[in-house]
Amino acid sequence: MKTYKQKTDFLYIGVKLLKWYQTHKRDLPWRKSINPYNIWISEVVLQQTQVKQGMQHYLNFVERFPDVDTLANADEEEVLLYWKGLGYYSRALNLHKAAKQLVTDYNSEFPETYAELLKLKGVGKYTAAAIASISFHEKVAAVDGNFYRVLSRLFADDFDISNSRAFQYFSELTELIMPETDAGCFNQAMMDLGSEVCKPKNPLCSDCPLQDDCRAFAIGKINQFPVKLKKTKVENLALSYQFIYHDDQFLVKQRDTSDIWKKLFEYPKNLDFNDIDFIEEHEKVIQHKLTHRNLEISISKILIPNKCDFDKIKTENDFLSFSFTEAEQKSFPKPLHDYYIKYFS
DNA sequence: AATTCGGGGTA
DNA sequence: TACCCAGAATT
Repeated sequence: MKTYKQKTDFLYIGVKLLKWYQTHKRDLPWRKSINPYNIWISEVVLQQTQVKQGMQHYLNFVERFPDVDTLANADEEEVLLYWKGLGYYSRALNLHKAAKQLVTDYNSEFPETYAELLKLKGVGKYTAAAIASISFHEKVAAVDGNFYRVLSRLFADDFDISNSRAFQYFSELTELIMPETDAGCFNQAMMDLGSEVCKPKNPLCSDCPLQDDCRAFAIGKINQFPVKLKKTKVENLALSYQFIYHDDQFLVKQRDTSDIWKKLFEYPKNLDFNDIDFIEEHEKVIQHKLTHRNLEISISKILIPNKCDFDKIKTENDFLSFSFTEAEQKSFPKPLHDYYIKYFS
């Protein structure tokens, strides 16, 4: 680590940040209480996800699953349904597993310490710290991407944030400014500052409560921090699907837990028809960009005129079949993830 | 210690 | 386009 002065020399910065937070904190639904369940769900929704994107999913999720027991007792497929379109689907699977853990091992009550919260599936160092500090007032820093950015600018520190030791490094830097009390507010203040003021591009330094303390601002090199050396790599992937339908039904298949879209549903691939009568109507090609992949998805649209043949396909291949609504049928094809899970009354 | 998990927003 | 986001599990 670079050489810094004594810890006490920087503590006033954290105090100043807390003061700023009192009047500038965002009005967010999960800040209306410190109920650990709601804090937990919000923190998981917001992993690698911006507030604007995760907001509606959070609201829908806690409305349908308002507490640990409701979530634990729900079907996995329905939990996934409420996560549809949000990405990083292991988050939903782990939420469900952790809810079951809480019911079985903790009598449906949240453990109240950082160390114990870490044992829950899908709860890592950041999320455990967020819950412990916000809901249980434990003094532990919830170090995330906002901390990396704010601290690297504040101290004009060029430590590579893509380095696997970055978490440890910026955790130690946090100690320099973190007040003894109000850890939950401090953590959320760092998030709000990073999100609303100390933004990745074009930070609003004129609105920043820490402008006078910011080393990067002082030397006019705000845009050089944080330093990130590793670049994102993208690969191309081709998927070939068959949209096989009859009347108001079509075939989908559940993916496994490997690779992308864990346990979500997709059209069948490479299905062998043998003696079954069918009509191939047309083929549609969709370009779909993911963070780490560029997908080219080709979909053959196939009508099975004979209901018996359709049932035969289902049976022989053990596919799940869902009905779809007329509106969804008319809008075909849409982006693929819209078709994964179907529920109809 | 490095890679792999999504999808929306931003410049 | 490339990069970012209230990261965690897996390899």
